[in-house]
Amino acid sequence: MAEYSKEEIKRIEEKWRIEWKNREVYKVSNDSKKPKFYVLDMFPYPSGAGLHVGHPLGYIASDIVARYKRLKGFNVLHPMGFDAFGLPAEQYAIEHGIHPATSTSQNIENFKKQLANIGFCYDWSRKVQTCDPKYYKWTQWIFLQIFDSWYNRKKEKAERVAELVSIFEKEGNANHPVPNSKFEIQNFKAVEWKSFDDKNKQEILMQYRLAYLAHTDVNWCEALGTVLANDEVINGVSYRGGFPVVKKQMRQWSLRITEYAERLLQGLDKIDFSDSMKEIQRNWIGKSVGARIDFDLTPGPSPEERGSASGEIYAQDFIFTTDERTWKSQKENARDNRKSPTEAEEKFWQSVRNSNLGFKFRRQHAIGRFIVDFVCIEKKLVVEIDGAIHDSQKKEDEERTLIIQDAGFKVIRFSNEEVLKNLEVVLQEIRMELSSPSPLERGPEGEVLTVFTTRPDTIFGVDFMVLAPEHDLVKKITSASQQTEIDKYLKYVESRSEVDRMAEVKKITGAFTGAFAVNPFNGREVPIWISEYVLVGYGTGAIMGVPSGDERDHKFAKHFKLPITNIIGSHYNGEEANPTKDAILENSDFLNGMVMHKAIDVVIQKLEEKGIGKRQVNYKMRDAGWSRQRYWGEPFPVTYREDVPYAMKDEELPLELPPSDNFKSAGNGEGPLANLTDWINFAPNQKRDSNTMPTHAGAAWYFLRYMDPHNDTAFADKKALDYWQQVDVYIGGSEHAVAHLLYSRLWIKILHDLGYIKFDEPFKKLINQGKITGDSRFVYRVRGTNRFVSAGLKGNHQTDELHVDVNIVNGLELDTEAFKKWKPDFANAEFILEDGKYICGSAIEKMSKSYFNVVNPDEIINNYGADTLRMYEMFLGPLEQSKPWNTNGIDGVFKFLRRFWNLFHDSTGNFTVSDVEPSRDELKVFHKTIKKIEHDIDNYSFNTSVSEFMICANELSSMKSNLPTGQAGKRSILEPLVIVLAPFAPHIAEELWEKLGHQDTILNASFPQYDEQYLTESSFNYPISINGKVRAQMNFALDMPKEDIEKVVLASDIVLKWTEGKPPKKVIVVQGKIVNVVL
RNA sequence: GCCCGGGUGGUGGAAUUGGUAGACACGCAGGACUUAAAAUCCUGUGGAUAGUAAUAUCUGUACGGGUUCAACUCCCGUCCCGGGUACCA
Repeated sequence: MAEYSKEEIKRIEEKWRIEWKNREVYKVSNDSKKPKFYVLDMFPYPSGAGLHVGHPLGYIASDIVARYKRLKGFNVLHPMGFDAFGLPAEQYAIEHGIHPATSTSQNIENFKKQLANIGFCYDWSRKVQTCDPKYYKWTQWIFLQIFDSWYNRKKEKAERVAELVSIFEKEGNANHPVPNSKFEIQNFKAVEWKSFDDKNKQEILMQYRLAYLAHTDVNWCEALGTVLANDEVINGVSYRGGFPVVKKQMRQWSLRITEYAERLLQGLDKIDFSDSMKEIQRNWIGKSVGARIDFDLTPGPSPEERGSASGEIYAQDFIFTTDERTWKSQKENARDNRKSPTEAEEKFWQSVRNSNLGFKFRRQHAIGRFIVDFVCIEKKLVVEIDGAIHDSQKKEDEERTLIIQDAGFKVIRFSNEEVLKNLEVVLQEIRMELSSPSPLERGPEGEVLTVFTTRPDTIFGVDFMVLAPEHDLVKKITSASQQTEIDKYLKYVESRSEVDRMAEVKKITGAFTGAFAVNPFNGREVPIWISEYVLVGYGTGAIMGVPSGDERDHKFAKHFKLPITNIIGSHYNGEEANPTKDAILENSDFLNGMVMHKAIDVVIQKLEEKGIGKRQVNYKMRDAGWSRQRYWGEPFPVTYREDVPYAMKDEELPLELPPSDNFKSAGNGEGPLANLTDWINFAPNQKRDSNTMPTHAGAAWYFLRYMDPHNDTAFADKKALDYWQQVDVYIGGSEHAVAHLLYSRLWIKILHDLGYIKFDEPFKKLINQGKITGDSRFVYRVRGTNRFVSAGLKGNHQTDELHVDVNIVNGLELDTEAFKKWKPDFANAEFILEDGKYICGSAIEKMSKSYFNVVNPDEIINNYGADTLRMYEMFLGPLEQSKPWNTNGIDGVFKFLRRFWNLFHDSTGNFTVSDVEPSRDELKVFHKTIKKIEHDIDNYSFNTSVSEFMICANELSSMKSNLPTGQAGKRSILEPLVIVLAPFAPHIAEELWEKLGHQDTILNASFPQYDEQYLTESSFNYPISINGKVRAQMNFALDMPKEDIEKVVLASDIVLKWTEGKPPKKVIVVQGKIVNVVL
């Protein structure tokens, strides 16, 4: 007797779990003629708490997709594994003395058991586990490939370091500048490269490597004893534990993800992620387009102190004039001179024109009030070729040279003779000069202050400059009289922790350096300040202050009573900055009358012409810190000799994590591995790294390993990689938006560039399942007593709110007896009831042990079975939406499954189906259901497919009950319907499938095809609306012409009633949709 | 503050993207079966007004406007909730 009862469900589900395992039905082959489909879940961190009902939500969805695709004829890869390295296991080890390896494998076993209960179709033979040496051998190996790569900006892809070395040997680094502008050796030639010793070479190469070791500002968390990545720090405290985090300089590994910023950004257009997910990544990458602008500095005292006269002269002599007339006349002079070059000048010009030396030269070009013979603006190099030299001329030239040099140019002179006789020597000298760093590349040092701005159009609204307090220039430019002021401020800044800063973000502080910068367009001198609100790490660490257009600049100007230049007329009200780009510019010299957003390009062009600035793209994203001072992670596969890290050989991998039971950090910023001195100093003059990689490392590529998990000669076989390719659907939480998803995209791009894989995005489509939140319950204890007052009456007492276990509350009503037994403290609790009941308070919170609102899926399975759990979780609402867990509707889903079951059984519970042909109505329900389910799965709308199943079962069972007693459901529709249901409720489907007489598992069946002919109707029940309001229904043939419908409708009683005999204004007939009569 | 989502009965949520708002389910109410309860089945169920009733009319998708024959859906403004981000120049 097979009723769909609790006992029967248990029997069925257990039976099939065993059968499926024994028959290895989930085993996936890499060798198949079928098209592939890869469905992936974000693999879990196996925590000690086990699964709660929130975890399986995404797994159920992906399981449905996987089973559906398999029935649709795909070879489906649907694996599961564990992100098993990481902090919690290590913290647990410190607190409880249990080795992370032990607790991790216990937790994994527990997870596997819980997952098996839900009936997922994972191929467990492909399980990966990031802490397994056989796995992390390849994590280390990939890390070494990254270490052995650099980013060729010209080709926009990663290449091998060996290639870089051969480039250096041929041409130095002129075409491939050092990514880090702070590094002491910026430019070198081939000969110089060859002359460097190995240590020196390694140091230079380190500046290029995509995985590199450097002293960087890191987020140091003392309480956790480790460095954290930017995304692990929230509001100045650690993501885990909420401990304070400070900036600290440490030598650690980083990944040069910034080189990939643009590709990571562009790649988002090729992949199907949700808008919000793409937005989060875009914000994180933080691209902004603008310009770098160089400002000259006045060296000494302020213009007032120098006297106005000298100030004017200064401006006239040293800076580029923007006076239109001067420019014009200068340019005309220059043009004339170009027409009549000397022989030497012409010969020289032929050698340098068209960027023959790698840089663009101009001839007879105006600089300030002088015209120079030749200039390379990019490199700020002036070349003068002199004729016969008279003494008077010589003196004049010297003066002229001085002035041009002060404008930031280097001047070299050659005689006519030198050019004519020894051109090669001359060119060689110029090549030397060109290869030395230009002022722009050198950064804000010496006489130039470089800022980054997205709004170069506001250049005439600049009223001051602000440097980050840590900016290199601060030391150099602070005037004697302002020194104490600046020192005081620097001290204040240093005293502020990250948390302080975060807490008072909008506080205005700052100090004046005593120095002034010169606006290159109008010669105006503006004071240079330092302030916390300018960050040293972004842009150039310096900004131009435009108070009329920028809120922070405005507050700063108001606070320090600096003048405010209005360049946007009535758009600025004197009280608040207006960041508009649509205003017409005023007080802006040659930009006057121009719309701001158009002026941006005009200014940039001018900046580039004058060689004092250029278009610049900036990214907020920083390189990713990759060292953790932890034990439970992948050791870095390098050995240090004389402090230089060298990659270990492939055959030496994996570098296994040494056994240890000491997980406390060794102090001094060193992780627990530093305690193992024998392991660290494993050979004379050779050392290992005491850090381990972050958990992101193992997670960055795990989906590749599933393709070929037991390979020990490669991270995965090329054939397997080419067959499975990208993940077709990836389902997981949105909390991994920045870290995991960005790092995996990076690793895949690098592996792609190096030729290991054909695709350069890991995940074709990403779905973020919503969080299932907990629905907490509270009791209210009267303060100082053991009496508990019901929620409605708590206003009468002083109470404390306590979380109570949701499992002893029915709806809102507390089971008071269970409560007394729950904790010894409450054994003799008394209750103040309302209407004889104790009503609890409630709140939606995250599901957490400490809130006692955790619902374990095992419990639901125990009561209703896995099929009900699966369908109910889907029925709860749209997959991507967050929702609180409650079991309010679970009976409805359970009833559906029983009704479905009953379609195959008679009233006494005997299995019986009939071979009679189904009726047209039955066929219609059947085909409609297939069509809808297919459509819904394709759109990941599982809640509506559950509804559709319910409708189907309701309709079929009412049709069945209308049959003469004893007649059974029709095999020809019920059998394929079982297949349609199988992805959602695999256990019941498999059982019915077997009862229908099949030997093979339903997994190998094929999904039925719906037939449109059973769905097309010959007629349609038209809603007849009058003035847009539906008043009646009328049935017409679908092919009935509009005119005929209109006639019948207008003649109908209902319409006549409303029209009162008057002719309607308009009649709209939409075939197959609606009729609307307008009066 | 800025940038994304979202706001539909007592509840979870449907609505083929401009064409009958509230599918499906929970809950609730009434009924059948039962000594009784549970379970099961049937009926009703957005709100208001009128009617014994079938029914009719009005109203209704956060709020205020607009476009349209027709708006939950499109446009403008306001309020609220959720997520991301925060001196990023």
